[in-house]
Amino acid sequence: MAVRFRGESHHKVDGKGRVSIPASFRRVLEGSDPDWTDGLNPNLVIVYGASSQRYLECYTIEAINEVDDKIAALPRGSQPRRMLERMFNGQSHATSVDETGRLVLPQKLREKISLDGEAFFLATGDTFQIWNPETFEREEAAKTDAWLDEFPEDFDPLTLLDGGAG
Amino acid sequence: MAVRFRGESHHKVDGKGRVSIPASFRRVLEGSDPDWTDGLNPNLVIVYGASSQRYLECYTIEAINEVDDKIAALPRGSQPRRMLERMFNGQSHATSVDETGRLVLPQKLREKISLDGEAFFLATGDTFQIWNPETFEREEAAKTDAWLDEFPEDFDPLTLLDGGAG
DNA sequence: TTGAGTACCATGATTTCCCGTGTATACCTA
DNA sequence: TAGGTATACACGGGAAATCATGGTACTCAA
Repeated sequence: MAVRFRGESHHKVDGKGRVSIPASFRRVLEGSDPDWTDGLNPNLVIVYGASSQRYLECYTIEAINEVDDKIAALPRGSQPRRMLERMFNGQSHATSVDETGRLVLPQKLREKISLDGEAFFLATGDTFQIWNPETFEREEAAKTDAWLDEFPEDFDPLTLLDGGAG
Repeated sequence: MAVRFRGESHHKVDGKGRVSIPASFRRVLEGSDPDWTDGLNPNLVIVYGASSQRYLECYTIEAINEVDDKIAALPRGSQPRRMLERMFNGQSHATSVDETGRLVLPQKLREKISLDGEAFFLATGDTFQIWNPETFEREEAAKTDAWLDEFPEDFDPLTLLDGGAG
Protein backbone atom coordinates (compact mmCIF):
# COMPACT_ATOMS: atom_id res chain seq x y z
CA MET A 1 0.00 0.00 0.00
CA ALA A 2 1.77 3.10 -1.21
CA VAL A 3 -0.09 6.10 0.15
CA ARG A 4 -2.61 5.84 2.92
CA PHE A 5 -5.59 7.89 3.86
CA ARG A 6 -4.89 9.84 7.01
CA GLY A 7 -6.94 12.12 9.21
CA GLU A 8 -10.57 12.67 10.06
CA SER A 9 -12.90 15.60 9.51
CA HIS A 10 -16.42 16.89 9.31
CA HIS A 11 -18.12 18.25 6.17
CA LYS A 12 -21.49 19.69 5.30
CA VAL A 13 -23.94 17.59 3.30
CA ASP A 14 -26.36 19.65 1.23
CA GLY A 15 -29.89 18.84 0.16
CA LYS A 16 -28.71 17.12 -2.98
CA GLY A 17 -26.35 14.83 -1.16
CA ARG A 18 -23.23 16.68 -2.20
CA VAL A 19 -20.38 16.55 0.28
CA SER A 20 -16.79 17.74 -0.02
CA ILE A 21 -14.21 15.13 0.80
CA PRO A 22 -11.02 16.09 2.61
CA ALA A 23 -8.55 17.48 0.09
CA SER A 24 -5.85 15.05 1.18
CA PHE A 25 -8.16 12.13 0.45
CA ARG A 26 -8.50 13.35 -3.12
CA ARG A 27 -4.75 13.10 -3.62
CA VAL A 28 -4.84 9.49 -2.46
CA LEU A 29 -7.78 8.64 -4.70
CA GLU A 30 -5.99 10.18 -7.67
CA GLY A 31 -2.82 8.26 -7.00
CA SER A 32 -4.66 4.98 -6.63
CA ASP A 33 -6.75 5.21 -9.78
CA PRO A 34 -4.91 3.69 -12.75
CA ASP A 35 -7.03 5.71 -15.16
CA TRP A 36 -6.43 9.02 -13.51
CA THR A 37 -4.35 11.72 -15.09
CA ASP A 38 -4.11 15.40 -14.34
CA GLY A 39 -7.41 17.13 -15.09
CA LEU A 40 -9.59 14.06 -14.60
CA ASN A 41 -11.76 13.24 -11.62
CA PRO A 42 -10.61 10.18 -9.67
CA ASN A 43 -12.89 7.15 -9.44
CA LEU A 44 -13.75 5.21 -6.31
CA VAL A 45 -16.17 2.57 -5.09
CA ILE A 46 -18.49 3.06 -2.14
CA VAL A 47 -19.42 -0.17 -0.40
CA TYR A 48 -22.54 0.27 1.69
CA GLY A 49 -22.91 -3.39 2.63
CA ALA A 50 -25.58 -5.17 4.59
CA SER A 51 -28.34 -3.38 6.45
CA SER A 52 -26.48 -3.57 9.74
CA GLN A 53 -23.56 -1.52 8.43
CA ARG A 54 -23.80 1.99 9.83
CA TYR A 55 -21.28 3.71 7.61
CA LEU A 56 -20.14 3.87 3.98
CA GLU A 57 -16.75 2.43 3.17
CA CYS A 58 -14.92 4.07 0.26
CA TYR A 59 -12.35 2.11 -1.70
CA THR A 60 -9.74 3.39 -4.10
CA ILE A 61 -9.71 1.64 -7.46
CA GLU A 62 -6.55 -0.18 -6.53
CA ALA A 63 -7.97 -1.32 -3.23
CA ILE A 64 -11.22 -2.58 -4.73
CA ASN A 65 -9.30 -4.40 -7.47
CA GLU A 66 -7.32 -6.17 -4.82
CA VAL A 67 -10.52 -7.25 -3.12
CA ASP A 68 -12.01 -8.41 -6.42
CA ASP A 69 -8.94 -10.49 -7.16
CA LYS A 70 -9.11 -12.19 -3.82
CA ILE A 71 -12.77 -12.99 -4.35
CA ALA A 72 -12.03 -14.37 -7.78
CA ALA A 73 -9.52 -16.74 -6.23
CA LEU A 74 -12.22 -18.43 -4.13
CA PRO A 75 -14.00 -21.53 -5.46
CA ARG A 76 -16.72 -20.57 -7.90
CA GLY A 77 -20.13 -20.98 -6.34
CA SER A 78 -18.84 -21.47 -2.80
CA GLN A 79 -20.79 -19.82 -0.02
CA PRO A 80 -18.07 -17.36 1.04
CA ARG A 81 -17.55 -16.33 -2.55
CA ARG A 82 -21.24 -15.73 -3.09
CA MET A 83 -21.44 -13.65 0.07
CA LEU A 84 -18.47 -11.53 -0.79
CA GLU A 85 -19.65 -11.04 -4.36
CA ARG A 86 -22.96 -9.88 -3.06
CA MET A 87 -21.35 -7.40 -0.70
CA PHE A 88 -18.60 -5.97 -2.88
CA ASN A 89 -20.23 -6.22 -6.28
CA GLY A 90 -23.87 -5.89 -5.34
CA GLN A 91 -24.00 -3.66 -2.31
CA SER A 92 -21.64 -1.10 -3.74
CA HIS A 93 -21.71 2.01 -5.85
CA ALA A 94 -19.07 3.07 -8.36
CA THR A 95 -18.66 6.82 -8.67
CA SER A 96 -16.13 9.60 -8.93
CA VAL A 97 -15.21 12.82 -7.25
CA ASP A 98 -16.73 15.81 -9.08
CA GLU A 99 -15.01 18.92 -10.45
CA THR A 100 -15.24 20.76 -7.17
CA GLY A 101 -13.93 17.93 -5.04
CA ARG A 102 -17.28 16.64 -3.89
CA LEU A 103 -18.91 13.27 -3.74
CA VAL A 104 -22.58 12.93 -4.55
CA LEU A 105 -24.25 10.42 -2.27
CA PRO A 106 -27.51 9.10 -3.73
CA GLN A 107 -30.51 9.33 -1.48
CA LYS A 108 -30.51 5.59 -0.93
CA LEU A 109 -27.04 5.70 0.60
CA ARG A 110 -27.76 8.75 2.68
CA GLU A 111 -30.85 7.14 4.08
CA LYS A 112 -29.00 3.97 4.87
CA ILE A 113 -26.66 5.70 7.28
CA SER A 114 -29.09 8.50 8.23
CA LEU A 115 -26.85 11.15 6.76
CA ASP A 116 -28.30 14.59 7.08
CA GLY A 117 -26.57 17.94 7.34
CA GLU A 118 -23.14 16.75 8.32
CA ALA A 119 -20.82 13.85 7.57
CA PHE A 120 -17.84 12.52 9.47
CA PHE A 121 -14.91 11.21 7.42
CA LEU A 122 -12.52 8.75 8.98
CA ALA A 123 -9.34 7.47 7.35
CA THR A 124 -8.66 3.78 7.80
CA GLY A 125 -5.54 3.04 5.76
CA ASP A 126 -6.41 2.16 2.21
CA THR A 127 -10.10 3.00 2.61
CA PHE A 128 -12.02 5.73 4.34
CA GLN A 129 -15.41 5.68 6.04
CA ILE A 130 -18.31 8.10 6.00
CA TRP A 131 -20.46 8.27 9.12
CA ASN A 132 -23.30 10.25 10.52
CA PRO A 133 -21.31 12.06 13.24
CA GLU A 134 -23.79 11.15 15.94
CA THR A 135 -23.85 7.49 15.00
CA PHE A 136 -20.10 7.45 15.16
CA GLU A 137 -20.01 9.07 18.55
CA ARG A 138 -22.62 6.71 19.89
CA GLU A 139 -21.27 3.50 18.45
CA GLU A 140 -17.54 3.93 18.36
CA ALA A 141 -16.85 6.23 21.23
CA ALA A 142 -19.07 4.13 23.45
CA LYS A 143 -17.22 0.99 22.43
CA THR A 144 -13.86 2.58 23.11
CA ASP A 145 -14.95 3.89 26.47
CA ALA A 146 -16.34 0.57 27.57
CA TRP A 147 -13.16 -1.13 26.55
CA LEU A 148 -10.89 1.39 28.19
CA ASP A 149 -12.87 1.15 31.40
CA GLU A 150 -11.41 -2.28 31.90
CA PHE A 151 -7.97 -0.79 32.35
CA PRO A 152 -6.46 1.14 35.23
CA GLU A 153 -6.82 4.90 35.39
CA ASP A 154 -3.37 5.68 34.04
CA PHE A 155 -3.31 3.04 31.32
CA ASP A 156 -1.55 4.09 28.13
CA PRO A 157 -3.06 2.51 25.01
CA LEU A 158 0.30 2.77 23.31
CA THR A 159 1.60 -0.10 25.37
CA LEU A 160 -0.72 -2.21 23.22
CA LEU A 161 1.64 -1.70 20.36
CA ASP A 162 4.25 -3.85 21.96
CA GLY A 163 2.67 -7.22 21.87
CA GLY A 164 -0.29 -6.34 24.03
CA ALA A 165 -3.21 -8.70 23.47
CA GLY A 166 -6.84 -7.76 23.09
CA MET B 1 16.48 3.38 14.88
CA ALA B 2 19.34 5.17 13.22
CA VAL B 3 19.52 8.75 14.49
CA ARG B 4 17.48 10.05 17.37
CA PHE B 5 15.97 13.40 18.02
CA ARG B 6 17.78 15.24 20.75
CA GLY B 7 17.26 18.49 22.59
CA GLU B 8 14.43 20.89 23.27
CA SER B 9 13.71 24.45 22.14
CA HIS B 10 11.19 27.21 21.69
CA HIS B 11 9.98 28.66 18.37
CA LYS B 12 7.54 31.33 17.28
CA VAL B 13 4.23 30.29 15.74
CA ASP B 14 2.88 32.88 13.29
CA GLY B 15 -0.70 33.67 12.41
CA LYS B 16 -0.71 31.12 9.64
CA GLY B 17 0.40 28.32 11.90
CA ARG B 18 3.92 28.24 10.53
CA VAL B 19 6.61 27.21 12.96
CA SER B 20 10.30 26.53 12.41
CA ILE B 21 11.46 23.21 13.72
CA PRO B 22 14.88 22.78 15.31
CA ALA B 23 17.43 22.41 12.53
CA SER B 24 18.82 19.22 14.00
CA PHE B 25 15.37 17.65 13.86
CA ARG B 26 15.31 18.26 10.13
CA ARG B 27 18.41 16.16 9.66
CA VAL B 28 16.75 13.28 11.51
CA LEU B 29 13.54 13.59 9.50
CA GLU B 30 15.52 13.56 6.27
CA GLY B 31 17.48 10.48 7.26
CA SER B 32 14.36 8.61 8.30
CA ASP B 33 12.29 9.27 5.19
CA PRO B 34 12.88 6.58 2.56
CA ASP B 35 11.70 8.94 -0.17
CA TRP B 36 13.98 11.78 0.80
CA THR B 37 16.94 12.83 -1.32
CA ASP B 38 18.94 16.01 -1.29
CA GLY B 39 16.77 18.93 -2.36
CA LEU B 40 13.47 17.42 -1.24
CA ASN B 41 11.49 18.26 1.86
CA PRO B 42 11.28 15.42 4.37
CA ASN B 43 7.87 13.95 5.20
CA LEU B 44 6.53 13.22 8.64
CA VAL B 45 3.28 12.32 10.38
CA ILE B 46 1.81 14.33 13.22
CA VAL B 47 -0.34 12.27 15.58
CA TYR B 48 -2.67 14.48 17.58
CA GLY B 49 -4.59 11.69 19.26
CA ALA B 50 -7.61 11.72 21.51
CA SER B 51 -9.00 14.85 23.09
CA SER B 52 -7.08 14.28 26.31
CA GLN B 53 -3.72 14.48 24.57
CA ARG B 54 -2.17 17.87 25.23
CA TYR B 55 0.63 17.79 22.69
CA LEU B 56 1.35 16.81 19.09
CA GLU B 57 3.58 13.83 18.52
CA CYS B 58 5.66 13.90 15.34
CA TYR B 59 6.77 10.64 13.76
CA THR B 60 9.41 10.10 11.13
CA ILE B 61 8.25 8.01 8.18
CA GLU B 62 10.29 5.09 9.43
CA ALA B 63 8.82 5.37 12.90
CA ILE B 64 5.23 5.58 11.70
CA ASN B 65 5.75 2.63 9.37
CA GLU B 66 6.94 0.62 12.31
CA VAL B 67 3.80 1.55 14.20
CA ASP B 68 1.62 0.67 11.21
CA ASP B 69 3.27 -2.72 10.97
CA LYS B 70 2.65 -3.42 14.62
CA ILE B 71 -0.98 -2.46 14.25
CA ALA B 72 -1.31 -4.68 11.19
CA ALA B 73 -0.04 -7.58 13.29
CA LEU B 74 -2.97 -7.30 15.71
CA PRO B 75 -6.11 -9.35 15.05
CA ARG B 76 -8.27 -7.69 12.40
CA GLY B 77 -11.36 -6.14 13.94
CA SER B 78 -10.17 -6.53 17.52
CA GLN B 79 -10.79 -3.64 19.88
CA PRO B 80 -7.13 -2.71 20.43
CA ARG B 81 -6.54 -2.73 16.72
CA ARG B 82 -9.54 -0.55 16.03
CA MET B 83 -8.47 1.91 18.69
CA LEU B 84 -4.94 2.13 17.45
CA GLU B 85 -6.08 2.43 13.84
CA ARG B 86 -8.32 5.30 14.78
CA MET B 87 -5.52 6.98 16.66
CA PHE B 88 -2.75 6.55 14.12
CA ASN B 89 -4.74 6.68 10.88
CA GLY B 90 -7.58 8.91 11.93
CA GLN B 91 -6.17 11.22 14.52
CA SER B 92 -3.07 12.03 12.53
CA HIS B 93 -1.90 14.39 9.82
CA ALA B 94 0.63 13.60 7.10
CA THR B 95 2.74 16.58 6.09
CA SER B 96 6.25 17.68 5.28
CA VAL B 97 8.75 20.30 6.29
CA ASP B 98 8.64 23.27 3.90
CA GLU B 99 11.45 24.89 1.92
CA THR B 100 12.43 27.16 4.78
CA GLY B 101 12.45 24.46 7.44
CA ARG B 102 9.02 25.14 8.80
CA LEU B 103 6.03 23.02 9.65
CA VAL B 104 2.52 24.30 9.00
CA LEU B 105 0.13 23.33 11.75
CA PRO B 106 -3.51 23.49 10.64
CA GLN B 107 -5.82 25.49 12.84
CA LYS B 108 -7.48 22.34 14.12
CA LEU B 109 -4.21 21.06 15.54
CA ARG B 110 -3.22 24.41 16.99
CA GLU B 111 -6.54 24.71 18.73
CA LYS B 112 -6.30 21.21 20.09
CA ILE B 113 -3.19 21.99 22.10
CA SER B 114 -3.94 25.72 22.51
CA LEU B 115 -0.91 26.71 20.51
CA ASP B 116 -0.61 30.43 20.10
CA GLY B 117 2.49 32.55 19.66
CA GLU B 118 5.07 30.07 20.84
CA ALA B 119 5.72 26.34 20.66
CA PHE B 120 7.93 24.11 22.75
CA PHE B 121 9.73 21.26 20.99
CA LEU B 122 10.81 18.23 22.95
CA ALA B 123 12.85 15.35 21.56
CA THR B 124 11.70 11.91 22.65
CA GLY B 125 13.90 9.45 20.81
CA ASP B 126 12.42 8.52 17.46
CA THR B 127 9.61 11.06 17.76
CA PHE B 128 9.39 14.61 18.97
CA GLN B 129 6.58 16.47 20.68
CA ILE B 130 5.14 19.95 20.21
CA TRP B 131 3.65 21.61 23.28
CA ASN B 132 2.20 24.88 24.33
CA PRO B 133 5.08 25.96 26.59
CA GLU B 134 2.78 26.74 29.50
CA THR B 135 0.95 23.44 29.28
CA PHE B 136 4.24 21.66 29.35
CA GLU B 137 5.47 23.52 32.36
CA ARG B 138 2.27 22.89 34.21
CA GLU B 139 1.66 19.28 33.33
CA GLU B 140 4.85 17.56 32.48
CA ALA B 141 7.54 19.32 34.40
CA ALA B 142 5.37 19.05 37.49
CA LYS B 143 4.84 15.36 36.86
CA THR B 144 8.51 14.59 36.46
CA ASP B 145 9.45 16.61 39.51
CA ALA B 146 6.84 14.93 41.64
CA TRP B 147 8.06 11.56 40.51
CA LEU B 148 11.67 12.35 41.20
CA ASP B 149 10.73 13.71 44.61
CA GLU B 150 9.83 10.23 45.69
CA PHE B 151 13.46 9.26 45.56
CA PRO B 152 16.11 10.09 48.14
CA GLU B 153 18.11 13.27 47.81
CA ASP B 154 21.18 11.48 46.48
CA PHE B 155 19.31 9.22 44.08
CA ASP B 156 20.95 8.74 40.69
CA PRO B 157 18.36 8.38 37.88
CA LEU B 158 20.83 6.40 35.84
CA THR B 159 20.24 3.41 38.05
CA LEU B 160 16.81 3.21 36.43
CA LEU B 161 18.47 2.27 33.18
CA ASP B 162 19.06 -1.23 34.41
CA GLY B 163 15.57 -2.58 34.61
CA GLY B 164 14.10 -0.08 37.02
CA ALA B 165 10.32 0.13 36.72
CA GLY B 166 8.15 3.22 36.95
C1' DT C 1 -44.61 17.89 -13.60
C1' DT C 2 -42.29 16.83 -9.67
C1' DG C 3 -38.18 15.37 -7.91
C1' DA C 4 -33.71 13.14 -8.13
C1' DG C 5 -29.49 13.62 -10.38
C1' DT C 6 -26.04 16.41 -13.34
C1' DA C 7 -23.48 20.35 -14.95
C1' DC C 8 -21.90 24.89 -14.44
C1' DC C 9 -20.95 29.14 -12.03
C1' DA C 10 -19.84 31.94 -7.73
C1' DT C 11 -17.53 33.33 -3.34
C1' DG C 12 -15.27 33.83 1.16
C1' DA C 13 -11.75 31.69 3.66
C1' DT C 14 -7.85 29.14 4.13
C1' DT C 15 -3.52 27.44 2.56
C1' DT C 16 0.45 27.41 -0.35
C1' DC C 17 4.05 29.54 -2.76
C1' DC C 18 7.49 32.82 -3.40
C1' DC C 19 10.36 36.36 -1.84
C1' DG C 20 12.78 39.35 1.69
C1' DT C 21 15.56 40.44 5.89
C1' DG C 22 18.29 40.37 10.11
C1' DT C 23 21.21 37.45 12.74
C1' DA C 24 24.04 33.76 14.04
C1' DT C 25 27.31 30.27 12.65
C1' DA C 26 30.91 28.18 9.74
C1' DC C 27 34.65 28.79 6.86
C1' DC C 28 38.52 30.93 4.89
C1' DT C 29 42.41 33.86 4.28
C1' DA C 30 45.94 37.28 5.23
C1' DT D 1 44.03 35.02 15.09
C1' DA D 2 41.46 39.05 13.44
C1' DG D 3 38.64 40.15 9.97
C1' DG D 4 35.90 39.16 6.08
C1' DT D 5 32.71 36.35 3.47
C1' DA D 6 29.52 32.74 2.56
C1' DT D 7 25.81 29.85 4.60
C1' DA D 8 22.29 28.46 7.28
C1' DC D 9 18.45 29.87 10.39
C1' DA D 10 14.37 31.99 12.23
C1' DC D 11 10.87 34.70 10.99
C1' DG D 12 7.72 37.93 8.39
C1' DG D 13 4.63 39.53 4.33
C1' DG D 14 1.94 39.55 -0.01
C1' DA D 15 0.18 37.23 -4.14
C1' DA D 16 -1.79 33.24 -6.04
C1' DA D 17 -3.98 28.90 -5.78
C1' DT D 18 -6.96 25.69 -3.46
C1' DC D 19 -10.80 24.49 -0.57
C1' DA D 20 -15.47 24.14 1.28
C1' DT D 21 -19.76 25.47 0.28
C1' DG D 22 -23.77 27.60 -1.90
C1' DG D 23 -26.79 28.59 -5.88
C1' DT D 24 -29.16 28.21 -10.58
C1' DA D 25 -30.43 25.93 -14.58
C1' DC D 26 -30.99 21.70 -17.20
C1' DT D 27 -32.23 16.64 -18.01
C1' DC D 28 -34.20 12.70 -17.60
C1' DA D 29 -37.71 9.41 -15.90
C1' DA D 30 -41.61 8.15 -13.23
